[in-house]
Amino acid sequence: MPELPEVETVVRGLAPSLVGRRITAAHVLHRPSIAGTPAEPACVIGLRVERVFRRAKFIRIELESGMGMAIHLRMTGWLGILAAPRIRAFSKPQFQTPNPQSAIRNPQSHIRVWFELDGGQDALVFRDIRTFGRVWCGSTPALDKLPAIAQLGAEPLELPTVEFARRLRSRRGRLKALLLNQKFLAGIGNIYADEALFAARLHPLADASQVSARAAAALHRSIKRILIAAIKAGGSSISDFRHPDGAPGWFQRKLRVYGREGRPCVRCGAAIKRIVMGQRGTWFCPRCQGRRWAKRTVHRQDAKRHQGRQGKKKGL
DNA sequence: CGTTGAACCTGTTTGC
DNA sequence: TGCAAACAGGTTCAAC
Repeated sequence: MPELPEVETVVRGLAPSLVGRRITAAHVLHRPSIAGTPAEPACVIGLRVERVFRRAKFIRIELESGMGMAIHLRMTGWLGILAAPRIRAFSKPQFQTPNPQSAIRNPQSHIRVWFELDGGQDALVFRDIRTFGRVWCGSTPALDKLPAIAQLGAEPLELPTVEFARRLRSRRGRLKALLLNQKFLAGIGNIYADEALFAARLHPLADASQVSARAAAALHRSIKRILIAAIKAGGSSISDFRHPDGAPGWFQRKLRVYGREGRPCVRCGAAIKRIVMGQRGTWFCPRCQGRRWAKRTVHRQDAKRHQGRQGKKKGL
């Protein structure tokens, strides 16, 4: 669910009410949600929160004594502060059974991990319907060494445009696949990849090595402009993304291609097309996002099929 | 390196 | 109406 702007929104919403608070207890209601954690969540008990920040799509919480947490929301994760009595009530087994009617409206359901805060009146709560999300606890160096964090690429809002263009053009493969690759660039997901490519008028299947330096620079500027605008709007709430206080984001109203299959392109009026790329829905305008690149892709696929046939013959 | 498909899950929407 | 398939903001792994 959340990409860079949504995670940034969560961090900004959470930081003011979390920094300075002390964690007094840790509760794991669903063990898979802490799979791969360097240390048991109990290791953060008694420690005060010093800093909350974002790295790519990870929420990082730094505590005293060099300890901390990393949280990834994946598709349906939610992180926020809730009143403790309600959490205790809803943490009972009967409330953990998914309830189709209230799953999204009822923020108390699907609680996987939660941390009591000093004063006993409220708690930091990790809720996650699909259970893809994760909470890691441990020392800051141990968290930094988690492969998914250690291997992250540059932050799109910090990387110089010239450097982005250089890196992009040194790669082979489809533009959209590269934008989604967290080792190449960290924080972009399915929505903003499509939106940035649309803004830069580049085809999602275009080969990165074939893009001009000028077009690559334009793509980076589109990425930055869209991410900044989305952060300002509090992220996109397509179905279940919510701020820590429960409020929705508003950027979904500004999306220009994502999810608009069959509807007219806001630039040229052609019908927006949907294809599936790497198991992800991909939307683009077949007219103004480079017909050239579509042709090139067709040629490449033909060549591949041809090679495959030849390979088979050789094999026999 | 790069691509593909399956897997990890629960819930909602779509289509026959 | 009912039920099955498709789809959903993400990542990881194996295989080619």
